[in-house]
Amino acid sequence: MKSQAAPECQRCAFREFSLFKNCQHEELEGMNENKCFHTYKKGQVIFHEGNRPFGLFCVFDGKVKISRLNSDGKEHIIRLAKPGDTLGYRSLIENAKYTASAVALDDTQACFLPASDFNHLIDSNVKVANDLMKMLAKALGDSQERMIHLAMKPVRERLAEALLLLRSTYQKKDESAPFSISISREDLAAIVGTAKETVIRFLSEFKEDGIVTSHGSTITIVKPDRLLKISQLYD
Amino acid sequence: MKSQAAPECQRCAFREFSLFKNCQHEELEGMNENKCFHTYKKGQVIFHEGNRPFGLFCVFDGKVKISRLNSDGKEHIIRLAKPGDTLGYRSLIENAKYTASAVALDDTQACFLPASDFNHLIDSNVKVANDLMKMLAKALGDSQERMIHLAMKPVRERLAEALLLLRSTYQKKDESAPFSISISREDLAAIVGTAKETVIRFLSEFKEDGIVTSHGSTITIVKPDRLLKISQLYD
DNA sequence: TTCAAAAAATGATATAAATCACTTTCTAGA
DNA sequence: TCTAGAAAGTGATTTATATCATTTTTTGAA
Repeated sequence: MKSQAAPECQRCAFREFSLFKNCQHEELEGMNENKCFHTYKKGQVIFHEGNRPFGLFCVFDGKVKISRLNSDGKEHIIRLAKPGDTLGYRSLIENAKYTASAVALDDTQACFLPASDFNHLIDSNVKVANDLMKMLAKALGDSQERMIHLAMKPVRERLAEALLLLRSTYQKKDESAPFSISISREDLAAIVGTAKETVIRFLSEFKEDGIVTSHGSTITIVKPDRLLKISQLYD
Repeated sequence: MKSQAAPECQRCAFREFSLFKNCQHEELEGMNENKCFHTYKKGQVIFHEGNRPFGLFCVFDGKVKISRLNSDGKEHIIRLAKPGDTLGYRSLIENAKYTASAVALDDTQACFLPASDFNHLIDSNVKVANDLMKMLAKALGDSQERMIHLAMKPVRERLAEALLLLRSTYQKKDESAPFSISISREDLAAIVGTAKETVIRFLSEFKEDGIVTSHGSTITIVKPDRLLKISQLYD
């Protein structure tokens, strides 16, 4: 983790899609005062399960996984974060320790806003508080959706879904080229909730069917519509 | 569904444990004006997946399951509700259709507060809005916890956990007698995320070990501490 | 109290996916 | 560009759990 001059919130390209979209200009200026900016190398831990949160992270660049480990060392990825996404807000609201860890999937940069500023912001700006409420509601819906799929869908369908999730999360806007992402089979398995060998096997099947291609750990989605059909087989 | 005179919120025994614990006396009086009171027979649908929410339900008596069905008719229970619990708040906040159905597990009574009153309440009372935020955060944490367990724990452990969940949800306070509940093996399977035959088999194992007893569909938890150990085998 | 339908229980079998053991292919640093 | 370690890929085997078929028990209404 490295610290350096932070980009200004007012000029941040992701602000209008973030929790801070309804902040006043003065509020943003205040935040700039106290926030700090960190960079993380691929694989570095941003925060760790069991630790106390001291503030809110906001991803500026890169990809982040939020995941939990069990005692066997098996990992499950709860969600993925992209630039503009906030990390750790649930623990801050509950005023409780992190129940999951955040790890950079790529070289990542993130701003850090102290808890006191975060709390002050949501106490003083009703719009932001409302947006946060909506964010929580959305996250809850997403989580329940994933729970249901984990309980009811076979691995092949969940893998198709995971690939589409990666695409919808990380595909750059107005990018017409097929979506590519570099992700280890192990991380993919931890999203799907299965073993990496199983991911590899179904991925090979998708490759045979011309739905995806891969070179090393880079996967390219050639036919997303086919993945959508596969993911919805039993909906 | 049957309507009759509603109990007054001011005097409701569950209010202090509910979303309305921080309501002003006048607010409660206003709510009494517009709310209505419904009774549901065991098995009756309170609201249905796909429908639009018109207000908030607050359970007054009975047990409710919130669940989703897939196209095969397989059911998964997302959560359980008890007296004092609110139903449908997530859909109201997101202003979206119900993504799950609520069904009475016992004869149930519930109050219904129109959406406009609910929205007005959270817009006008910051404390209630904050409590709602905390409720969402807690629900999100619970949901993620269940997701993780579904992905990582075998059925036997999840069954032990489900039995403890039933106990912690529905055991009356200051009740020292062993906890008993009447629940179909099918519903239990839908909580655990498995087949009913599998539930029956592990339940028989628990019975052989003297951890639970059962008569028909009534299950009694004799040794909750043993269930706790079983549920935590791989934590 | 009886009886039929529903639910629980049990056994046999099938199947999806995990695990283990190994080979091949990448990839990043010297 | 070479090379060692990591990751991808493959095959064989095991295991947990689902499914199917059937019997037994419970339940609630006549």
